[in-house]
Amino acid sequence: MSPRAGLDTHTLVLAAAEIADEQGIEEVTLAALAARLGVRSPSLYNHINGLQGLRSLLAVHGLELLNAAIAAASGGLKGDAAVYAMGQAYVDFARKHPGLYETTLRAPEEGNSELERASEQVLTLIIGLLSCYELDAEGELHAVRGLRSLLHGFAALENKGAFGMPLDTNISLNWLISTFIAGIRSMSSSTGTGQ
Amino acid sequence: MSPRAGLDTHTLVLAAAEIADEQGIEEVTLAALAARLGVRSPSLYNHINGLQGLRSLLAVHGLELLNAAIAAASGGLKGDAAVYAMGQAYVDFARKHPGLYETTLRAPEEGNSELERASEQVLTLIIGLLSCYELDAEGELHAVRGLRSLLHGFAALENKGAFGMPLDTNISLNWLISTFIAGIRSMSSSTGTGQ
DNA sequence: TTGAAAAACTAACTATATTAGTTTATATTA
DNA sequence: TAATATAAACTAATATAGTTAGTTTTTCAA
Repeated sequence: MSPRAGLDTHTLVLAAAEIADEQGIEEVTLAALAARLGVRSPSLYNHINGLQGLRSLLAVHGLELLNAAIAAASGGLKGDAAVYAMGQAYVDFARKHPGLYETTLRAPEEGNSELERASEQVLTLIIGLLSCYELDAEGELHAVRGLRSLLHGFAALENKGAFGMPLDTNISLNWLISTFIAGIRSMSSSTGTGQ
Repeated sequence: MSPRAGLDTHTLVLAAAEIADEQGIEEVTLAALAARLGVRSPSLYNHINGLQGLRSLLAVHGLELLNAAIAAASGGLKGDAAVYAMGQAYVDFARKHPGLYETTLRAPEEGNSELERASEQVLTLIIGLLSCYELDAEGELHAVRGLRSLLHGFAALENKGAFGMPLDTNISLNWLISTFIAGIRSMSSSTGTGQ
């Protein structure tokens, strides 16, 4: 009946991520997680710090997977091609992991160093991709905020089903990224070296 | 003790919106709402269809306020100026009503005609603002999706505190909108008539 | 004035998170 | 190997939320 289920924190996080992606973030409860793992819910407290703790771990896990996905997609590429690949990978990640992606932006970041580190990892990667457009420091900050906004907004709206069906959303995403890049080029006096 | 509290659906929605904005969307519970209104929670069922029903009503109410805000801000303006004003008003609304704004994208839209109508209202307004750029039908759809993505992403990230402090976010928002407009101009072969 | 409808209530049930305290399996150490 | 300590599971119990059923009470209309 209870000969040690052999759980650990990582197993819990993986199982919770599955629930989040399969059934939605609302269904990630300790009761559901315990049931899936064949254990009583108080037992989970041996590995996580309650539901809030689990959510924090989910956010970090999601950010790490997201970072890995966009790093793999854009690695080796430069200029516009790298930005397109990153953007596509970002949105694809949100499509494949709708629940996990959502957790990424749900947790408050008060003094959670793991979460901050994982967040910064993604941020740093995006900054790197924008360096080829030779923006000044301020322009670079605007551009990072802008690119993140655009990708997150697109991913979130698509996941909520806020876009109708008719037209392929991949085309819309590429259109949006091109428009953004074209905007950067036409706004900055710099000639840019992208591509 | 209980001589008719004189509640109605609208009162409930307003009170729930206040909780959402003051304490966050997680704190919008029937228990908290009932306590604020000086009533027992089962009494709320005389006016709303449970928590899910309340959330739907909140979403509609949020969309209507949002629509009113962006309509007021962009009314009478044309071209780029109208787009800037609408974008600013959109993000300002999310700043003033963080909880209520969040509810607008939380409810599932399955056959809720009120919600669909309110959503469409916002959509129609945005489409109208983009007409001056003389895009073809497909381009217009991409542009609407793009502008919504960018505004929602910006509002959501800012509300989550995902942007650091250093640089004023209003400047970033204007930068993003200009970049988007410049991108549309430079991408389309059309000359555009915006401003 | 009487009766119907609506709005509040109490009571009860389910589900969840969480804490406290207990048992038991595993690992460490004498 | 045997004893013991640690960690992982458990049961039991509490608090809070949502919800339903059924009851009382107010209000409005006939």
